[in-house]
Order: sequence, then C-alpha cells, then structure tokens
Amino acid sequence: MVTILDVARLAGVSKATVSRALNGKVFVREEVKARIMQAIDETGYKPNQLARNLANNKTNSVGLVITNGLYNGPFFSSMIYHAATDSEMHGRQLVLADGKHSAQEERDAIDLLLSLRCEAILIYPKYLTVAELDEIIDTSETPIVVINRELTRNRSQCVFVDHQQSSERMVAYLLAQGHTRIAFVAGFEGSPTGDSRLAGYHQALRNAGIEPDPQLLVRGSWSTDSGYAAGRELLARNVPFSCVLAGNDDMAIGVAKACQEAGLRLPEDVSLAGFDDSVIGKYYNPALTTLHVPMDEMIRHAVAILLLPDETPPRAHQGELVCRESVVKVG
Amino acid sequence: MVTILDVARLAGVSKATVSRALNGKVFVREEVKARIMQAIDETGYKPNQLARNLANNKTNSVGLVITNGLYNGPFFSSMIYHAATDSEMHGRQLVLADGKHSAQEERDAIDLLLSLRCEAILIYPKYLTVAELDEIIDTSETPIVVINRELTRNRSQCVFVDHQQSSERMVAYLLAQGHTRIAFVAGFEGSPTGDSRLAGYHQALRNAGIEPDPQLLVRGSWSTDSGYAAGRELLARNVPFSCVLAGNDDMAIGVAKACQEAGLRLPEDVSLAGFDDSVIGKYYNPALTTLHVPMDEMIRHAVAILLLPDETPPRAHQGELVCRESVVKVG
DNA sequence: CTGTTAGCGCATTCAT
DNA sequence: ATGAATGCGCTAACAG
Repeated sequence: MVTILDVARLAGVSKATVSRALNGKVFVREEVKARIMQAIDETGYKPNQLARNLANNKTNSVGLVITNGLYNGPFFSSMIYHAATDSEMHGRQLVLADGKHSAQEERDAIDLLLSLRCEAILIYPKYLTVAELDEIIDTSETPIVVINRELTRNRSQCVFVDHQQSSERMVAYLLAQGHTRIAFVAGFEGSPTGDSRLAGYHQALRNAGIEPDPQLLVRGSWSTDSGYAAGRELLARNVPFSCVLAGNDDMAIGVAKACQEAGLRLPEDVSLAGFDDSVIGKYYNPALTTLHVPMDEMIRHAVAILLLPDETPPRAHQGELVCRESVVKVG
Repeated sequence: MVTILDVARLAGVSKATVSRALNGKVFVREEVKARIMQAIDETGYKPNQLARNLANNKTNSVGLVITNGLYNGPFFSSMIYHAATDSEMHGRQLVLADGKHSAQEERDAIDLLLSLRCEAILIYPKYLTVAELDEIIDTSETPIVVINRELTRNRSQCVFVDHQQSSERMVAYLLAQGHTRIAFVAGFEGSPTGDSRLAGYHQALRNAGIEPDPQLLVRGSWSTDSGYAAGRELLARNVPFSCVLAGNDDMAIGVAKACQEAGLRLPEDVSLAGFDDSVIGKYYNPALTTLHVPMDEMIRHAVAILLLPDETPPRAHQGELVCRESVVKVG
C-alpha cells in the first residue's frame, strides 16, 4: 500500500507538507504543491481515510439502523434514499446497519455504528421500546435521533407523526362517505405504529357512535403478501362490510387482490384505503386513497437535528389525507 | 472518550492484556478476564473500530456504489436489501456510496469507498462504460465486482443476465399470443440495459418477419411517472397496437394508467408486459406478465466473488418469463 | 512556508 | 500468562 510517506519521499518533502498540500488549510508553495501532486499521480496514492479519521477523531459519517427485512418495499427504500441524500447534502456518508430480529440486535447495530465512530445515528426502531431508546440516548455521547417514535424524555431527539390522529381522520372521512361497516387490517401485534392506527380506527368509530365489530378486524404484518392473506381471512368470515382500511398501502394492495379473486369489484363493491402514500398507490387501479406520511420531510428534519442541533427546533409533522378513486360514497 | 487504557488501568493490567482478553486469540487468566470485563462495564468502554481497523489494516466492510436517484423504487431497494443481507452473512458491513449524476461522480464514489478501505466493492454502474470499468478493475488492488454489465477483460468480475436474449424470449411469447402490433417503451437512450431490451425486441420482430414500426417506439426513463408519460405519448399518436411491452415493470404500470384513462381495458383491449418482476406486478390488477431478473441470486453471487474468489466460479444468470394475466391471446 | 515530533486507539511483536 | 515497546497512516502542534 502506498502511503503518504512514499509520496513525501518522491516529492522530496516531509509527510506534513504532503498532508498540508492535500488538506489545503495551510499554504504550500505552488511549486512544491505541483511536485507533490505529480508524486501522487505517479504513485497512485489514495489517502487512508481510516488513518485520517483516527487522527482527526471524526468520520464524516452518519449511521442508519433499520431492520434488514424491511429494506425491501417502497417505504423503507424511500427512507434510505432520503437518509443518503440528506447525509450527503451535509457532506456525510451514510452507513447502514441491520437491526435484524430483536431488541438486542438493534442495540448491537447501534453499538457497531458507535464503534465505527459515526458522528450521528438515525434509527427507525422496530423492537426497542421508547423507554429503552430514551435510556440509550441518555447515555450516548454521540447524537441519536429516533424516527417514528414519540420519546418521553428526549423529545427533541425524535421525529414522528401522530398515527392515531391521522387514522382517526382517515376513518372519519370514510364514515363521511357513508361507510359504517369498515374492516381494518392491522399491522403486527405490538407495533406502535400499527397499534396507534388501530386505536385511531376504534376511536373514530366510537366518536361516531359505532361499536367496533371484532369480526371486522384482521391482522397482517405490513407486507403485500400478508395483506392478501388477511383479505382472504376477512372474506372467509362472511361478514358484511363496504370498506376495508389497511394499516399500510402494501397490505391494501394485497387485500385488493383477495377481493378481486372473490369477484368483488373495486371500488363499486368495496372501497379500500391505506396509509403511507407509497408510489404504487397513485398508479394502482383504482388509484388508492391513503394517508400521506411525509418521509422526505421527516428524514430531512432528523438529519438536521443530528448535524445542526442548534438551528433545528423540534416541530410536528403532519400526515395528510390523499383522496383518490378507491373510496366511493355509499348509502 | 474512554479508551482501552482507561480499562487497563482500572483493571490493574496493561493495554495489551485488555486487547487480548477482548480478541480471545490468546489465553488470559479467567480471574484477570473477569476484572477486565467488570472494568469495561463500569467505564462503558466501546472499542474504537477505527483504530482497530487501522492496526489490523482491514475493515470488515464492503462498499456498494449506486446512483442515489435510483435507491428509490422496488428494484434497487431489493438490491440494497440483498447486498446488505449477503454482506452481513459473511460478517461484513455494507457501506453505501452515491454515484450521483455522472461517470466522474461514480469514480469518486469508488474512490471514497477505496479510501475508506472497504475490503471489496460492488457497483451497479449507470454512467461508467464497460471499458472504463475494466480499466478501473485492472488498476485496483481491492476486488471490485460489476453488476448488470458484461465486462470485456475482467469476465469473472461481473454478474449479469443477457437482457437482449431475455427480451427476445418475451417478444417471441407475445407474438405467439397473436400480437403483431407490439409497442415498446424503451428506457434511457444509452442505457445498456434499455438498449439490449430494445435490441431484443427488434430482433424478435425481425425473426418473425415483422419490420419494427418506429411509431410504436416511445422512450421513458424507468420511473412509473415516465411510463405514464410515454403511454400518453403513444396513445396520442393514434396508431393501432394490441400490446405494450415496457422496459421495466414500473413503466408498465405507468402505461397501464395512461391506457385506463383513455378508456382502454386491460387486458381485454390491450395486453401489457414488463421486465424485472417487481413485487407489485404480482399484485397489480391485472397481474403483470414480466421477465424475472434473479436479483437475489446475482447479488449473492457477486458478494461471493468478492469475498470468496477461489470458491466462486463465474456462471451465467438466467432471466425467466413469468406469464400472468396482463397478456391475453388475440387473433 | 516547511521539517520535526508527538500522538489518535489499538494489535502485536518481543521479552519476561 | 502478561508487560513494554513498536507501528498502522495520518494530522496537529511546535519550532524554525
């Protein structure tokens, strides 16, 4: 491996001068600089970022922890996209770490990023609880921001939308369209996002004086496949409903498939809605009514909190109802 | 920052002993080890991976270069997913770098990963040509594997499928269904993948004695939005066709939207097919006929070439025709 | 403006 | 089995 010393010798200067010529903070005679550049060319020298980082005690990188199984699918791909874009905008490199399948592994992923000396860490938790996250942030010297959880103590270290309220708004809209028998495809049992959306569904129904029918509740696990399975389960129960609200768009599209296989037409026979506003919903036939989650805005905010803490006040993010063709008026 | 020295002092041993206790290659008395572990606990010591990497001259990481604008969308999300999974399977960490918007920036991304001392690099090129990639690989000491290009010299350093042949098979199938007026939505001008698929389309038509009609060719840029625009453009030309083949599934779904808006029913009035076999195609209504690209298999192979070069013979990857509902027989 | 010296935190000789 | 010394490649004082 060719090091800075090789370049220095070839150029007939000291290591320090090469370093200075490269980093440009201190002036180096043009003539010397030229010799150095030529030596770099000849040797094919590439600075060792590792050594540089160690000497500077900084890495210019931000870490992102998400559960591997979730990279797939439009939601997380959009998240990685924005995390990478925004990091680079601040001159930082994004490093991914896998939260895998347990709270412990999510901790391990954070530790890995910490040991890599990332300047800041972004986490979209799946298993770690709010209490655990608060604890981790309390004891961490490097800034950590949590996406999609409302923390108790470190309220400025998180970005999120109010899923329950969003869900209430969605259900209120469905009710306003005349639907009273609204089925709900929940997410994972224990998923805070899923639970909040479910709670919003229940709340909105009760606000309208409707007692939720447990027969109208099925569970999926966020994927399109699971939505399809949930849809079939719902249909097999043979209970009447005029509308299905799925915990996210992916599942909604799975439900649509199940309905169509059963000979139901969308939206004539059954209305359908989801959450997240993923790209496909816009192009699906019928175009999917959904609740937009401003991922771009949230990630931009999260990265700003990490990297420019003084200039970044906490602020709320709002979901937005997107009405398209998949929901029709009834009654 | 708590270092190995703090731990050593607290445990009343030398840095070397702590290091040994941690790495486990050399035996350390159980009793001493216990003291060290306790000291680690008390101090909250986290090894500095940077320093460790520098001392070891290895990083346990593999880099992935792709163009940022492409992270989005199911195709690349699946790629990142598999790259991360397979890397971790080999005990390596995935580091993303952005190829941005030019060949130079793709080079820069590689250089960044090189300077980070990644052990190996994976690149899904967009701007760099085969000749340039061959040149880069020739002069690089760290292994580089190119995804989705057939290299000229470094034939064992790339994984790809034959897009032209796949496309020919697809078009042959469409012809066999009785379609003779088949429109084609190409990708970027100059995209090797897009050009190969287009070439396959032309070849298959000529094989069947049909002269390609330029009126049936439109261009998109891989995104669903661009497919929609291309679809509208095609319809505006007012030329007859019974089938549209899009350069990828995303664009196919955009085309579908355009057709439906024009009052055409799928697949009764127009058949539709794509490439890639993205998740949504399976659930789309009608389910999309497509050509499966074995991304999982290709990435697994690529990572194996990088990390286990001796055990990994080069081999061809095959696309596979997936016939679903969006294409119907005519005539 | 440039050379010399001293670390950054850790792993790894060589001693003992 | 453990300690002391050395070096990984680079940057940052400190001199001149």
